[in-house]
Amino acid sequence: MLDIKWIREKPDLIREAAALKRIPCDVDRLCAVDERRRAIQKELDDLRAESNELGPQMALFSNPKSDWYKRAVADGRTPEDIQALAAQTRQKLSDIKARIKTREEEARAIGEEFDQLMLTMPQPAAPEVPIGKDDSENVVLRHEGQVPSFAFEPKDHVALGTELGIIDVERGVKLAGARNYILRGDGAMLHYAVLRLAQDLMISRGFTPMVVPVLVRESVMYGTGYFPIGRDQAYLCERDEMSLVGTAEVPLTAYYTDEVLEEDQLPVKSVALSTCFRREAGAAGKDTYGLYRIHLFDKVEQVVVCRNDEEESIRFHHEILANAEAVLQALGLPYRVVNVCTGDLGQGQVQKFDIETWMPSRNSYGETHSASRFYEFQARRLNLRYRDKDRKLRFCHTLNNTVIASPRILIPILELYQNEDGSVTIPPALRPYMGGKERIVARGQS
RNA sequence: GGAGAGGUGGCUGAGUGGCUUAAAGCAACGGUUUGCUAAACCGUCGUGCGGGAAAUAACCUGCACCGGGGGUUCGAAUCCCCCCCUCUCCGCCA
Repeated sequence: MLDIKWIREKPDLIREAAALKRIPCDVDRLCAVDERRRAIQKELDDLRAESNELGPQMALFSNPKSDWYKRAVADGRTPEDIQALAAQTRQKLSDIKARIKTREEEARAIGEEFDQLMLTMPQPAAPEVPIGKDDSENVVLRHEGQVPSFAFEPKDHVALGTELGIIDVERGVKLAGARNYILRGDGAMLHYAVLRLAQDLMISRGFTPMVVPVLVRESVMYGTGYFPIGRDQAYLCERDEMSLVGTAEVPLTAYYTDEVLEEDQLPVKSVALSTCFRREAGAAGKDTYGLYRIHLFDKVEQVVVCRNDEEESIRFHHEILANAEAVLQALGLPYRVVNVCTGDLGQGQVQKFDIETWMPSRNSYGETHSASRFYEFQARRLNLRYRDKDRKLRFCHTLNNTVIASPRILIPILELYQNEDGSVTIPPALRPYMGGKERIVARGQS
């Protein structure tokens, strides 16, 4: 959500942002509606002011003990006079009431349209974001790690996992349809291992571990900016008017909704492991093979809520990016960091760095992490504020990044650590989480 | 799921139709006094949206807000209806 006052002053900025982000929104309509809304509000306020002035007089007219009544009688008015005056005022108030009623109906209609329009306004991207139409125009900032070459013909993760008996796509689909899977034995263990490694690293870096709801009210989805644009990506539990989250970012960021924090409580750094549910609507036919694009996965997510200060936000943005990189470095995976272009940014994102990890079966880098900063965008929607040093209320800034998402991260792990005999070497950093095991071999072998 | 109790400012807590512009206390902030701390005293003390004052801070002013939404009334924190949430007990249950 943006500040309407700001939009009013600089509608061109929003128009430009919408064009660059390729997000449809009608700034002109919003401005027109805003003007009308304020005019109606002014009329309503004036009518109510009049009503508030006349109303209390009624109490005096009907109370012979009031000072006003006594004075009126002393001035020679009869009770009949006063009664007539009361009737006249009552009539006047009734008229005002009727006018208020029609104005209120207008105000409600225009207010709803205003709210809907406001929810679609995009946050302008930072100047350092490259301009581009889609992910093909993202800019690679740097490469880390060495992309290996194999002395043998490498297998993809599905072939490897199936032969090792640790990935079972077929039965996953049998139970739950396309884009589902089952991890088994060391596959499940590997999945848990990466999640635990990620959590431990974040906790050691001062993030508070949280266990949070993954089924939330729709207002929370609106507040974090996933609704209304993107609502078709969510699984809804309509009977209960709840939505399954696609990331723990949602409950972590919304944690302090409608609250006022003290400045010295900031920054709030939290981390949560959660299951993530995504419908992948509109992705039909895309990445249909393997564990890359699936309906359900587990993810460790980091969230920072900080002061309303762009420099501070940028500093934390780099910090959460570095946290994710530390995990990939611990796992020994080659990756690159990408500056996501305007056309690939979400509605509320100011800037986004994706980390793409090398995946041999794709013969390219595939997105495994996504670090975003929002400035006030989410905090405004969530009404998440703090009191600054001058005792003034300000909206917080929010940021988030993946720490690790599995099983997608198992793709590079399995494929990069595979051996010629079809076994997979377990990255040293994960061995403590797998009972010290060093290799995954097919069942039946030792 | 059943029964009951309750939701008032940062907190505690009065207030059952019109001198309530929501009392009072605590906390907080500013000040005075004081070897220091504490205490005492004085003052300030909500949020949002408008309007005005040279200004989109802290001055003036209008409106709204007593869990949310409707309704009755000239007038609702107060009366009626629906919903949400919290607590207690019962039932079911990982």
